[in-house]
Amino acid sequence: MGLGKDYSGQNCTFARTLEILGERWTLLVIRDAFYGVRRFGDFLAHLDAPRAVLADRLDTLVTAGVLAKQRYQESPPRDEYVLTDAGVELWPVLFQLTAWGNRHLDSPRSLRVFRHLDCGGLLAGFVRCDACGRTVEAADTQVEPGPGTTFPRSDRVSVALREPHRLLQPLQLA
Amino acid sequence: MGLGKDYSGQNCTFARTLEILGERWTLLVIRDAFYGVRRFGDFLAHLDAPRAVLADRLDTLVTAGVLAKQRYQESPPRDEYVLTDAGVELWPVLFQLTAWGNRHLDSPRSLRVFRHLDCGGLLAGFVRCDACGRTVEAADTQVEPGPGTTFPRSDRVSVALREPHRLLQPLQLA
DNA sequence: CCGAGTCAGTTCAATGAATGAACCGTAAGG
DNA sequence: CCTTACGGTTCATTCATTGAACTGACTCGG
Repeated sequence: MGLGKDYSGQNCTFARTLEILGERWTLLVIRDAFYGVRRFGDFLAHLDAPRAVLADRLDTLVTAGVLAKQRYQESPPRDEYVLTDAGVELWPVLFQLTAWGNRHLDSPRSLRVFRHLDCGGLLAGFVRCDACGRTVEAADTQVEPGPGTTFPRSDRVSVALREPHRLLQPLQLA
Repeated sequence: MGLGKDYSGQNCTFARTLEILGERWTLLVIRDAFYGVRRFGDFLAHLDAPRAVLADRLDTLVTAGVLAKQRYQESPPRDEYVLTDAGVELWPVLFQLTAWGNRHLDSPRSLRVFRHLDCGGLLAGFVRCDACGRTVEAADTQVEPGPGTTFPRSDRVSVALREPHRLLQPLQLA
């Protein structure tokens, strides 16, 4: 995806996040990293991605601070790829994607289940309100520009989104 | 991405989810749908994606059951694209991606904040244990094959993952 | 010392997808 | 009749992905 060719004009955080995570194979690499895969050859064996693409994606993720290289032997020098703290914080993203797939794909032949180690219970994903503690659905959510946001785009949609807006409601376009 | 060329061999649910959602532009389209964008021309104006790609992605999402076409005028016939129930359930995925980007990208110039309409509080994402109710980190999570899973792959990583495994711990490879 | 094997890549020709500009069809408005 | 709006399709060019072959540093066994 965005190698050399970014989501230009989309300076928003979401688009820039996808420039890092949204390329082909990237999220599969990260999933494998959560599963404990660390070495080039093991990613390769499990993903069947072309070696060149895998090398490129690992590099991109290291540069982005999602993975870190750790030397595991000196001669010949060999590194393994481990999730950084920022990488580990991608866990909710991966979990939600998996959970959605488990619910909505027809005939999931091979699905993974996630369990709480302490108590053995199954996991569930949530968006919660920090203030009142309740679970919040998309329909009860408002988007608004964060502090210090600049507005470089001037198409009708971008202009409409300068005002706070309730999710899923049709935009009022000029 | 996976048009005609799937993540072959990866029959797992996660890979199949990414075949639907992981193509270039797709998650940006879905984000815009949450923001209330519904018409071809508005997606186009906001995303600056090539018309052909946008048309293809909208079609793919309709086929996958994430979006539905709704007729909004009869002559000439015009449809708008609205999230289905399955599409709305992608909200946690989108929220987590945005939240991660807000936290981890340097100098987010243009960020979006999400607020609970009922109480005005800011939102936070979680993975929670359904049994004990506590928030669960990746390190306290175990992956295991779901019921009825078949094991078509026989590389060392796939074999190791037939047993329950704690996330982030290195795999014991044969 | 030699040859085979391991690991982590790089290189390269062929294929397939993305891009952007131009075009098309239906219809409303003037 | 002419122009505009909308939602596409078509097509040549550019770019990314693919898979196979190759490299280079090293280890091990004989």
